[in-house]
Amino acid sequence: MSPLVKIRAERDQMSAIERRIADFMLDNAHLLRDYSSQQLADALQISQSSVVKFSQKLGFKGYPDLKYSVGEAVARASDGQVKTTARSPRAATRESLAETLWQSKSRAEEETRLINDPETLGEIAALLSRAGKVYCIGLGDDGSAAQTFAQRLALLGTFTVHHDDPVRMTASISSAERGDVLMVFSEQGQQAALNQLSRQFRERHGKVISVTRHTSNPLRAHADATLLVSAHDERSHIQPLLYQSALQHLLDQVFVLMCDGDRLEQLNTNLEHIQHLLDPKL
Amino acid sequence: MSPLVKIRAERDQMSAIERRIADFMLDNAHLLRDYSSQQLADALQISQSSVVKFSQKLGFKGYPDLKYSVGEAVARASDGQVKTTARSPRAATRESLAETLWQSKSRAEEETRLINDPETLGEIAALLSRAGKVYCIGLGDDGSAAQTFAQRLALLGTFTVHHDDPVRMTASISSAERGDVLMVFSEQGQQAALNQLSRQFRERHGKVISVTRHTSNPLRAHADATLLVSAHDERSHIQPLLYQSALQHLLDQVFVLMCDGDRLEQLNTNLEHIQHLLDPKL
DNA sequence: GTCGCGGTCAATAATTTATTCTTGCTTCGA
DNA sequence: TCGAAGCAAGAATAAATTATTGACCGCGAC
Repeated sequence: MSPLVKIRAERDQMSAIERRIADFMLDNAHLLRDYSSQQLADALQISQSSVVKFSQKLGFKGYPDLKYSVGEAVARASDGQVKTTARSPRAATRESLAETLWQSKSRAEEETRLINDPETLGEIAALLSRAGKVYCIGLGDDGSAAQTFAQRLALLGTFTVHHDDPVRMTASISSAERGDVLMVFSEQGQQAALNQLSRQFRERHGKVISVTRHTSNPLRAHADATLLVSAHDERSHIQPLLYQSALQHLLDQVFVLMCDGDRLEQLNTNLEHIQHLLDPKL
Repeated sequence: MSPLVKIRAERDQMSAIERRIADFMLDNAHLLRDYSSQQLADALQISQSSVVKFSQKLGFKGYPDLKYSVGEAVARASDGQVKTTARSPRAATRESLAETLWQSKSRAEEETRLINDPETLGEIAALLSRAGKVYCIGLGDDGSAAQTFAQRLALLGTFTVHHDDPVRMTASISSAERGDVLMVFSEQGQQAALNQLSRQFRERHGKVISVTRHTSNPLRAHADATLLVSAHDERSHIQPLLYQSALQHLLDQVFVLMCDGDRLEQLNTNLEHIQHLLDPKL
């Protein structure tokens, strides 16, 4: 039970001095942190032993124990306040750049999470898991995400090819066969070259996974499975950051879904090998 | 600020004994109430003074002060838990993956934010802003982050060179001069090749910015400015995701700090040009 | 090597807390 | 009215906890 409630409850049947202590604690609960039993006694012009006895009477092991409890209670009580204050409009002014940026990102990530059915994510993870070869392509910023994801897949033991360049990818794709998967990263999904690539890939009986914005676009329309990203900000320099974060979070989810028994083991083996490569002793 | 977050953030650059204390507190935060500094020391088979020094190093007045803070944090945290758990007990199971992953990332990002002084970020942004040429290098996963960041800088009108390869970078660096900046991305900061590169760069009177984990490492030690990342998870397949997110968030902060008047205009011009390139009509 | 530095610990000083003991006051009943 | 019992409070003191000091060790730089 909260010590403050307890103090209030017992206040009535306390002696005069005890009541002084009780009142002080109720009034200054948030300041108690900086009071030792002696300082508190001095402040109230009473003896230190009275403070200790007061604590013990209330059922605490001693003064520090009571103090600790009050600290908890104050924290719990002010917790709600902090949250509501943070939401209030004027708080935005004080909040740092990092904080608002972070919130924008979080919003984008949450939106993205909402528009991708968890089951679809599971299916895509399964599709990738049993794929023969996986091809990843993306241009510009999409390319970085594609590359990183390709690398992750490779660590899991999936044979993966990554390209930034549709021309080179065309060549790679010529060896595609049934059971292979092409992941196409394209924010707008409007890239003619990528769409053509997808068509070719499907002709070779491969499955195409599109990763685009949550708009209707040709790439998405013709894909066998789709991952969708939502990220908005009126400031042109912020929006790409949000897109990247949301995309990354989405891909991370798929990646984690793929990390089961065997593949996880493979991953760890690979990480060990990499560790060796990077070892400063070399 | 929550002492637990702080402990987590600093954990990297702690000594072995300090880390034992940190881990114990993180694992048993809710039991700390019943531990005096001596008991805690006994439990960990270390000296009591180490516990006190640990508390003071973290910025608390002493052990009781730290303990009090942890009490508050635990109270706040368990209060929140009660609320969320009460709201949707079964939803936690369904969405757990995405949700917990997201929480882990958030924690890493917060830790990272804590260990980078905002002023330092501002200085780094200024340094990059007035740099003549900026060179970015990183290997493996660090490479992707380096590449993305380089691309962002280029959009802001800063002349930027990016490489994945120390050999190629060596060649590029030969044209470096006073006022140029080298950003070295290296999670562990132990890459001999990158350290050598930094040395060469400094010899040519350029400034070196390191981007590493919050450990003490040779790269960081010799840099003119440092960006630090904190990200931890015992699961080997999760940790890289956290590292990437935290790193990304940190870089995004620097990027946003750089987006002022002229540069922002340049960015928008560039984005328009890119839009043209990507236009489906072409 | 050895110099300095950072980290740890044992010893100890300082502070804080808990207990004891005394005093003074009140109450109650002879 | 006078103890005797009961209780609250404070002073003194004991106990505990915490903070500091100084010595020692291991390690990296020079």
